[in-house]
Amino acid sequence: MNIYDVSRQAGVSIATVSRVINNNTNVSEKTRAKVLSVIEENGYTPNAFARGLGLNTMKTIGILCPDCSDAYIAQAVYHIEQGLRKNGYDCLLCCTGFEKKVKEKSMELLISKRVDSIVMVGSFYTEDDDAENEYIRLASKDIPIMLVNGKLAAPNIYCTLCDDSAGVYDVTSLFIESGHTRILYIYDTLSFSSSNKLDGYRKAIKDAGITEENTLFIKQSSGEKIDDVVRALSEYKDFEKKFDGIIASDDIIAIGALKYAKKCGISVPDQLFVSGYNNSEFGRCSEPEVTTVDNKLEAICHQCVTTLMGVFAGNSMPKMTVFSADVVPRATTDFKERT
Amino acid sequence: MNIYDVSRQAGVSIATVSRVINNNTNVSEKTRAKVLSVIEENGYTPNAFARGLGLNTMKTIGILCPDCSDAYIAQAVYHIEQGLRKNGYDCLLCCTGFEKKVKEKSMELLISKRVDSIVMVGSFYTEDDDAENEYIRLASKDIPIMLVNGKLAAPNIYCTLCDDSAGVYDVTSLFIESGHTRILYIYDTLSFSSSNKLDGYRKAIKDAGITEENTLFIKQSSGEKIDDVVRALSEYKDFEKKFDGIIASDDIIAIGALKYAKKCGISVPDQLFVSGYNNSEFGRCSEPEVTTVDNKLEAICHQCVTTLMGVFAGNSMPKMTVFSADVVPRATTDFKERT
DNA sequence: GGCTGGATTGTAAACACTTACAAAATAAAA
DNA sequence: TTTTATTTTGTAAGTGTTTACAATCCAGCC
Repeated sequence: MNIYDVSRQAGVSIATVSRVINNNTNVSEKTRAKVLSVIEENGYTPNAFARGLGLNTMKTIGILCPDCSDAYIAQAVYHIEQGLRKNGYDCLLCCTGFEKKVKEKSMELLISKRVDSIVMVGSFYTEDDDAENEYIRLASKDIPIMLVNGKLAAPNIYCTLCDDSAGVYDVTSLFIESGHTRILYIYDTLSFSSSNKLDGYRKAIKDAGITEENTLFIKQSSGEKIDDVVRALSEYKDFEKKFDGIIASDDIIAIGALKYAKKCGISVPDQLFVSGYNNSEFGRCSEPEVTTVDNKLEAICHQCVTTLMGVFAGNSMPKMTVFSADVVPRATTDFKERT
Repeated sequence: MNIYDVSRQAGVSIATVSRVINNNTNVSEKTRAKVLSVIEENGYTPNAFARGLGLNTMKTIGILCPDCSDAYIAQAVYHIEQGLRKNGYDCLLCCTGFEKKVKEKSMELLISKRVDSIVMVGSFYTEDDDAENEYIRLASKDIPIMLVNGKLAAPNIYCTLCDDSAGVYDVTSLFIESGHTRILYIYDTLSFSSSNKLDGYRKAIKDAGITEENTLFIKQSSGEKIDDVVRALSEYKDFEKKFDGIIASDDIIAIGALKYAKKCGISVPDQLFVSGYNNSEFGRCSEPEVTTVDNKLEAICHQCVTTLMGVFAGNSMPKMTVFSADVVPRATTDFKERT
């Protein structure tokens, strides 16, 4: 059943049917009713491909992310999907992992499917290496590219993010102000804006006049991140003498640190402060519950959608919108009140 | 740039260009190379809409789920997306919540976008009410419908699921065999196959000759599920006298129960056994770690994709594939060895 | 009734592909 | 060399919309 069948049955031309479908006003009430009833009776649905051909858009946005099973990314995807749907757009989801080739291929694929924009969730590109990002710039020639929690300056790229550097800086400073100065920063690849966070930690350490920085990179090996963290930490000799604080780049890593502390009989927060990042549900599962940083994910996603809709409407939109992160103190730390 | 431009530049007909694009074998190597180089030079991408029109497919599958930010659903979506992508299909993601109208609308929308199939993740339809499911049956007239963890018998509907009823039955039986007989079953709407699980609990209780069943339904109010559970439990007077076991329909609920026990000074597992469901990362965050049930999510998703590809290939495929659940004993229970 | 202008409707040309079928070129066989 | 078979290429007809432009209708006015 196509538009011709409908037009025949309704005794009108296909143009009229098209107008009815698209809620065009220039149709008499009588005709509209007649056409609508024929459509209803036959359960006719306009062919989206043909429509896409004619309009050169199918109102679809591509979402590119490394791994939508990651709790934090899943949240982001959800908020973006909901926001876009409210505006009449659908989402083509693409999980790419971290391999550059896959990322590039997926990007091409989305563009060949003629999405109206691509939202990249998570700054899963090498932020410093401009050559590495060439494929994103290339894509932005065709359509606007939205970066959720990513930063990249280019003509048709819009960034919405949280100042994670300041977030980590703040929580690190709170550690230091409370007298904890032997702080280990633990991070991995998947965590958002890894390098920004690391910078925040380093800056806080430096500003406090501490000379030694301690960082630990977790590479995923077992598929069980918590175990990976415990394993990595157990390679330190005299851990409790060496450190009195752990700052993790996400909540799960903090949980791993907590497990390790428990195993060693190190008391948290008495002997060791621990903090996570993301304000995720994971941080609420442990005992004590994990001090974390709220990075305004929902607000970011909301803003990202708003910006995109503005771009579509032809408005001039901000190239970069930055939210600030809030420390959420919980039981794995015992911060001194600031004076 | 379209296929005509390419054909002109390459000095061949559009049919030949089309053949090259589609890897059709009936093209001489010389011609193929020529066309390919023109395509490469100009960065030509075939228009997916026109292609869709001609082929009546765009190799896109709709994924319908209540909420992809839910950790468990996110995992399912991930595995399905990866599986489909391997087979050359893309995913249109639709989070509908639980409102029937939204579900129906989303279904229509996906069908109007001419997806080749719809994968429904989570049995988020009223399993018992056939009228309620009419819209799924209707959709299955157009395209095959895949149910991940859902059961619905109809001509073009394929189900892949885990026997969650048996899973809950097994864990409940283990509680009983270990001498815990005053068991509270806690569940909510979002948990998969709620009613099946409930049946499993009831059957185990009954089979053990216990007359009293205790169930607690958590309705989401605060957005913080853990708090909701703690709140709901705190309404019991003399909780520790009343119950010596809690079986939760997912791991997060079990975490909530654990929090409540801690608050009341009830020792787990000495005074109270607790178990969750899903074998999710949440269960590993708490101390003690939560006994759970592995419901083979990855295997289910993998099988679902395999079945769908079989259907597309025109093979005769099983209408229902059932996996069995495994109890994963951890520190919130101390099961007696079975003899 | 004839005329005018606005509302309504129809015609036909895009849009960019795929593919059946016809035609041409080439290779193999006689 | 001619004939036949096979490979390669081209033509043209679909695929189902949208929309600019043309045509028609009709109420209101003279």
